[in-house]
Amino acid sequence: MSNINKVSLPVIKRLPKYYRYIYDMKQNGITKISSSELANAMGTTASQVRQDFNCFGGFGQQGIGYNIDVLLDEIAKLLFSDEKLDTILLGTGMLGHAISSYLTAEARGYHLVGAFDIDPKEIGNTLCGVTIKHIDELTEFCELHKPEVAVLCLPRAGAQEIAPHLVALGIKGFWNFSHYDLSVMYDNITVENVHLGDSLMSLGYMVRNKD
Amino acid sequence: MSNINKVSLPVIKRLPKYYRYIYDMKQNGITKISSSELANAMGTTASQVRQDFNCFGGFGQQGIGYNIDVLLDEIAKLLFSDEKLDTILLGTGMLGHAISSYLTAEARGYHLVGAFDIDPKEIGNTLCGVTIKHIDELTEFCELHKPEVAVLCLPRAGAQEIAPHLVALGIKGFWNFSHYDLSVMYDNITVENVHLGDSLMSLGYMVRNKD
DNA sequence: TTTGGCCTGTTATTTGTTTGACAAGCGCCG
DNA sequence: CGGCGCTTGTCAAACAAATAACAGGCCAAA
Repeated sequence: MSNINKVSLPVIKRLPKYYRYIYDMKQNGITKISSSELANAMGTTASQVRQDFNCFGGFGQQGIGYNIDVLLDEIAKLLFSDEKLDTILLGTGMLGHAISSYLTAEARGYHLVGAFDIDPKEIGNTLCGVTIKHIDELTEFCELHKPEVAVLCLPRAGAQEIAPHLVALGIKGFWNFSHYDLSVMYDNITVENVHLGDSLMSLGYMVRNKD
Repeated sequence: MSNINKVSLPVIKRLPKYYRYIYDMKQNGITKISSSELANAMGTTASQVRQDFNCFGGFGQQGIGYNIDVLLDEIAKLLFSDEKLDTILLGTGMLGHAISSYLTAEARGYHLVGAFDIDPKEIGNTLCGVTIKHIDELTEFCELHKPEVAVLCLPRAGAQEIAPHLVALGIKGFWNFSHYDLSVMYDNITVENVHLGDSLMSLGYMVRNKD
C-alpha cells in the first residue's frame, strides 16, 4: 500500500473531480458505491476509477465496492492537509479581488496572509481581511512570514519581473493568472496556470471548427 | 495541404501558446524562426513544433525556417475569425465582473451582448457596456439576438438549472467557471472549463507532495 | 457449509501522443 | 554550377495513458 511513488499528472488532476462527485453523493445520503456506478455518474470508465484509486493504495473492498466516507476521507487527505498553505496575492485589480474572495471564502487548504500591488490607490485598502501593501515591502514580508504559495493576478511584465524574486524568497507554488509562462523557467517549483486567454482562444477554435 | 480533418485536442490547446510566443517575437523585431529556436524558447521539442504546424498544412520553408508574419497570420486565422462570437454572461458577481472585463478589454474574437443575474440589486446596472437583465428575460433575449457563447459565472445549482435551456436556445460553446460539469451531459456542445477549485486543489497536492 | 453473483486490485492490450530519425529542399559560398 | 550546412515535412519508434480482461475476495442465500 501507499504506493505514492509517482502518480501521473492526469490522475492528480482528476482527484478534485472525484472529490466533488463523492462529496455530493455523501450529501445525498449514499453510503457506498461501485467503480462502475461512479464512472457512470462522472462520464468515465470503471477501469479508470479503479486504476486511479489504486495509485494511492486502493481503498475499496472486493465484492462490496467503495465506502463513501472512507473514499471521501482518503481523497481529502490527499488533496487537503491539516495545516493550510500560507498564500500571498500579487496584483489587486478586478481579477485579484475576485480570486482572493474565492480563495478565502470557497477554497480549502489555503490561508491568505498578504496582498501586494503597485497602485497607490490600492495600498492600505483591505482585501479579504489583509491590508494591501506596496510591492516594495514584499521581500521583508516574505522573510518574516514565509508564505508558500503566490497567486499572480498581475500583468505579464509584472509577473515576469517579480517571479524570480518570489522563487528566491521561498515560494513553492504559483497559482498563475498572468500571461507569463512561469513553468518554462523553474522546474522545481509547482505552477498551476489559469491562462484565461488561452482558454478562450481554444474555445473559439472549437466552436468554429465543430466536428 | 489544409489537412484540418481531425486535429487532436492537445494540439489545439497549444495553439494559443504558440501565438503568444510568436506575437512577442514579432514585437521584438524577429522576422523568421526555426522550429528548434521556437521549441527552445517555449520549453518543448522541435519535433512537436513541426508536427503541430503540419496539422494545419505546414507553413514553413525548408532550409529557411518559418516566417514570423506568415506564422502569426496562419495561427490567427485558426484561432480568431473576422466575425466575433456573440457572447452572454450569466452571473454578475465578483467573478462575473472580472471575467466580463477581461472578455471585453483583453480578449479577441468575442463580443459581449448581454448579462444576466437574479439579484435585484444587480439588475439595471451596466457591465462592460451592457445592461444587466433579470434571468427571466433570457429566453426572449436569446431568441432575438442568437448568442453563440455563454459564460457561466454562477453557483453550481444555477448552472445546473440553466444549462439545458441555454443549449436549447442555441448556445454552441460554454466558458464555464461554475462547479457544474457540463460536458458530461452534452457532447455536441463545446465546453471550456475553468474549474478554479480543481485547479487549487491539484496545486495544493503538488506543492505538498513535491517529488 | 457451499455455491453463485458481484466487485475490487492487477495485469494485459489497445489507443493516442510525443519524441526521434531521415529524405528532400533551399540558399550560400567556393 | 556543385557541394555543404541548415531546415522542413513526414515517417517510424518510444512512451504514456486509457481501456479491457481476469483472478481472487466477499457477501448472501440455499
